[in-house]
Amino acid sequence: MPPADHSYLTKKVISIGIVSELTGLSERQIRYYEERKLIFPDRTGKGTRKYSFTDVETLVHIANQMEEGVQTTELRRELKRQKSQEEVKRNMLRGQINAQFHKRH
Amino acid sequence: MPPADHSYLTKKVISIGIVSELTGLSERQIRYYEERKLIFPDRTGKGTRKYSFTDVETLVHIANQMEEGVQTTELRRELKRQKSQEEVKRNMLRGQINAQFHKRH
DNA sequence: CGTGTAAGGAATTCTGACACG
DNA sequence: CGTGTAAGGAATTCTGACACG
Repeated sequence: MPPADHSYLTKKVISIGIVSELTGLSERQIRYYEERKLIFPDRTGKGTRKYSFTDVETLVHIANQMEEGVQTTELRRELKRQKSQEEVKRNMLRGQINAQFHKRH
Repeated sequence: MPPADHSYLTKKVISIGIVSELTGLSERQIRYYEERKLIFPDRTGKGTRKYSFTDVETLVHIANQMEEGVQTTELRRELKRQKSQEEVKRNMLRGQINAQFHKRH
């Protein structure tokens, strides 16, 4: 089920130049973090990258970690851990909903 | 006192092409509504227009009104009425704050 | 009045590569 | 590994104007 995305936070509408201003990162850096799979912009029909405010926040976090000397590979692992954790939560929630359902039917 | 603007809703970061997609309006129309003082984008250093999500919502509202046959001059008046109303509210609030202050000092 | 369009120029973004370390 | 930069091209945006109605 893809996200419905009515949120101003996750809607991808910001071009890379603005993101650069917002984060203080160079466009080169922003593109590199995408290459390292830390950030996932959308693309317009002709290939221009578009970012959300959430992406901007993620980039600020990445920038802080990089200053701490953390490598992109480490950040990538961190991200994967987070994702699998979210999956665990979703599955637990689904289990509870199913239980409720069967109790009544 | 200028707005502090920590809001994702009012931060002007969206370029006109994206706004056009989001609203279904042509860039020509969007620029024209600015000329008629219905919308107030920021500009980047080199003059590119930047809009907020709130601007996008305003444009959708304008588009609906235009379909109803309302003229831009009428929408402009409506906007001015709203602004003066907000001013009234601000002044009332200030009055109450002042009253509270003098009661105690 | 509201909007389309062609015009010419300026600014933006993209990719792949070379460089340094 | 992470980032700067020059290169060439494509897409974006800007303004002022002419057109239609």
